[in-house]
Amino acid sequence: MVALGSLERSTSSDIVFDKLFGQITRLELLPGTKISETDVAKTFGFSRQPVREAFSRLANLNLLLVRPQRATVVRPFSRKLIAHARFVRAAVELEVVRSAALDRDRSVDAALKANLREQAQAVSAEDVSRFHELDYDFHKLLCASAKQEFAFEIIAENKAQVDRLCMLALTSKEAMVVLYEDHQKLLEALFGSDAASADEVLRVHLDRLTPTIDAIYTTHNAYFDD
Amino acid sequence: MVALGSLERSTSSDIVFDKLFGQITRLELLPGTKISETDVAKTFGFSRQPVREAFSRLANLNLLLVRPQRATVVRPFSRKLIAHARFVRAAVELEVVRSAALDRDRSVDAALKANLREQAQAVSAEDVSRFHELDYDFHKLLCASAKQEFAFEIIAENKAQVDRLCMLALTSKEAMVVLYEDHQKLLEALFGSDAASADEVLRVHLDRLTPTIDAIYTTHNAYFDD
DNA sequence: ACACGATAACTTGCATACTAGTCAACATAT
DNA sequence: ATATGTTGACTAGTATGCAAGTTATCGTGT
Repeated sequence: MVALGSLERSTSSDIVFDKLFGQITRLELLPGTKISETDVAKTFGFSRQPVREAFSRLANLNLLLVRPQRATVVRPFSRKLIAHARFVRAAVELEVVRSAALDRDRSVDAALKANLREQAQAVSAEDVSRFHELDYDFHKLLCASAKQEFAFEIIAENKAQVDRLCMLALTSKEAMVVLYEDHQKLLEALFGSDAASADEVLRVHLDRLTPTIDAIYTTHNAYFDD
Repeated sequence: MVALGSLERSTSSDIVFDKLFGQITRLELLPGTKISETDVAKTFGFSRQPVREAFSRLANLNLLLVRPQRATVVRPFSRKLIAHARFVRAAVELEVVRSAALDRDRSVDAALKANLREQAQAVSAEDVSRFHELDYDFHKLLCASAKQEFAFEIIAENKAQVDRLCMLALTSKEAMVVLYEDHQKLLEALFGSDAASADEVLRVHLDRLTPTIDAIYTTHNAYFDD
């Protein structure tokens, strides 16, 4: 699960972007942390210009907040922005699964099934990080199945906003089981060409984050804007 | 219908962005047109840096294509990119209208009705540009009705890609009538809290562009990449 | 006349320097 | 001691110059 795009040609700006993107989404850089173009440029050994461009891109993803003549900070969580990101992510992925249910690329079926089996193993082994990896791939495979691979870029962009928040939540085995079962039901609906059912299952699946987010809002209120 | 965002604080970069965005989407700059940072900087009287930033933002919207060490061109149309943009736009707006059908902000009802009435007048008067304005506002009001104003930003981003292409198509009175009737049906579904019907009407509505786009692909093939 | 090679004129990416604006600390006055 | 004004250390936005690479033009040789 590497940064968005994983560009082929690597400019200085790309290097800075990838590094910071990772640090922010993995929460190694906490929300509210001040971060200056000059400092980052020094640590990378680049000039300010490529760093600036990377900042600009990260700001577009709502991961940085550039305040002219003041400072740039790792963007604090915002319930509003999180809601927006979840809305878009859900909208796109719902259309993906509906589309896949109606006309999917069957050559992806095997990969989906294999992924699901591995999920079961990860759940048994209580291997949370492996489960997260598989979850990431699973949703990516859904896009492939719908023949809309590009859609995962949109999903990933919006996931990033939520993922870094969920780094603060522990994933219990029970939670993993629930998510796994959702995935299972989703595949059943997909393979059964049942768009309505796939829609409903995915809605429930994506809504499961709500209580987690609410909980983090109270336990880590200092990281929030609103 | 001003450029995306209509930022409050106007930097040099913003000025360049807004200007170029308008020229590209209005097709005053044709797909494939070469455009260099230096030239643009000269005409605006700015340095290359703010222009460069504007280019970067336009490239993110797939309106420019920056080819390092070669040149930057107004991005040619691409059926693939157009399909992607339409997919995302449809996904988001479908979720918007479903959401509005289930729980809308009734204080927007009046504006929607008023807009629809004005559309009828524009159709009668065969005032195409006025109709396009109203159409833009109508879809924006839909987002407001769903209490998801932000969603229109996503829609507008993806519309831009398609809109500039549709500048090449004439809108006949008959076509306007059809679009108007779609809008009418959509509002009926919305006010009747009929999400399924709203979904279906919007799907048909957004699909009406397909033959237009196909036609332009043949008549203006030189502007296309693929 | 035509093919081919060198060169000059472009392009964007990066580095450095300067400007305008904000904020915090400190000194001064009450 | 507290309030206030000034100064200095920061910030991002902008300007300019250089480096690396591509393209097109022009000249040369056949």
